[in-house]
Amino acid sequence: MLVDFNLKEQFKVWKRAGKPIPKEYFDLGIAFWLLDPDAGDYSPERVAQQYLQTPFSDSEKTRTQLRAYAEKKLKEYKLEKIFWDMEMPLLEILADMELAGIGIDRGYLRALEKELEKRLETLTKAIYKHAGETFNINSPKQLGEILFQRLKIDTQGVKKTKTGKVSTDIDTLLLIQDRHKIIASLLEYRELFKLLSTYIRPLQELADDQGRVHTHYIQTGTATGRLSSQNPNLQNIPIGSEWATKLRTAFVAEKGYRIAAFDYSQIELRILASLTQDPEMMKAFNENVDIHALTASKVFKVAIAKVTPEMRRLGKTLNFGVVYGMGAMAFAKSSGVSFADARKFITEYFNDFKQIKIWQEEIKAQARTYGYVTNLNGRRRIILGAAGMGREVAEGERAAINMPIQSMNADIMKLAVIRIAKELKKSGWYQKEVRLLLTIHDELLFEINEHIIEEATRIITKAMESVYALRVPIKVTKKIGENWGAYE
DNA sequence: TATGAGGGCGCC
DNA sequence: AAACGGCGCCCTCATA
Repeated sequence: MLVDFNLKEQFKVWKRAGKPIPKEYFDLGIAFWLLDPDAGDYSPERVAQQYLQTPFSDSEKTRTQLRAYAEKKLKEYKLEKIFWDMEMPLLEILADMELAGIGIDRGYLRALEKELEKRLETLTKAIYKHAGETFNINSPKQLGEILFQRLKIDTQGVKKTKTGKVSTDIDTLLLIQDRHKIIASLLEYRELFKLLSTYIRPLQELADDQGRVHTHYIQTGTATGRLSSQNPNLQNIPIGSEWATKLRTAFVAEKGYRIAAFDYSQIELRILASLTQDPEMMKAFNENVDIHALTASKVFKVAIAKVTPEMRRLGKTLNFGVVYGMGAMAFAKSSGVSFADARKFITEYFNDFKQIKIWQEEIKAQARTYGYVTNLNGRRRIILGAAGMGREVAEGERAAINMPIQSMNADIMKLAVIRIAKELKKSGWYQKEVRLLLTIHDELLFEINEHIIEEATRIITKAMESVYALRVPIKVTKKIGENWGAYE
């Protein structure tokens, strides 16, 4: 059997050369990642040093030793199924996705770049004028001096960075927005500069000569089982703002194809409902009730029909906050209510969804007792600090609460990808008429030949919704368009 | 010239 | 004072 590190890169080379991929293979980095997904570094050097207590030598013998050790541990930790049925099949699919890449319209991006540069120049001049001098707007240090010393903007309520300087982050700028005219220009400058430097310019650089960009998925990149994406990271492309939509418009389907996005709807909350078996939350999903409105109606004690958009917004923040183990401070900050009110809402929330609180306590106890937590499929994460005291305990507890949810999400997505690839291979469409391009945690992005789009859509939706049985239904929404920015 | 910390910010 | 889980990447600036 083929045993090595970085098989995905190897497979890409072979696939490009038309060489077949072996039936069975064992990726060492992924195996050691499953054993301790927090370690961060799964290089042959680190792994050999830690597990064999010897520097890595690229030999059959070393690889066999590492495999023997990893297999023993995978078995001991009951991670074999995840390794063989999820991670190994996924590896080859990721290679296919990376090879496919996603098309970008380089001419359009270039035009967008020019437009942004022009606007940024105007903003820069306006900022200098307000400041009365030129300075490096991108330097938080210099910007802080301009705002709070030279312009003497009131620092009432402005937070400090960890090195004790006044912050100039977006929250601060919004807070002091009414205190000086310069702030409006700064806010716009920040958004545009980010877009230009992080996305618009690098994407053009990274496109191949066909105008396609090929991200690299890191299968060992997270502690929860998610994938990460780099060079470029296509999992954090802006969404929502006007400029973000313009940027997404640059991601285009090939002629005769469409971009199709499939989204798991509120998957993490469905997982939460399923794991906790909270009767109220399960009922909501089983009856297709708007979950954020339901939460609002409970904590505000009004009928669902009487829930205002503002109340629903708070309900949504609460629901997501629970998934992350949020405290009153964070809730107050992100929702805008007072600290006292935040505490009341959270108390009320756990009163309404009693099982959620119980479940959270169970998970925390697990982390304390064993030093790790697992999800339903056996994926594990070591939680340090949960047995100690102080800030680190709280951090460990939050990570512990989030892990079973986020990792289950990751598992469902991985299983869906594997199922979809299998289904598509039956018709011969796999990575031809139907190309899986991106996975973005709860979303899959495809490029699909318009002639078969309806049939393909049915196959994909069905696979995603049925690949894993939760105690509540899993729902998928789809969006189709000729690019990633505008849907039909 | 390279590196890494710090500040900041994009996404789910 | 006070960060809510998981990521990757940009620029600045001090240091090597």
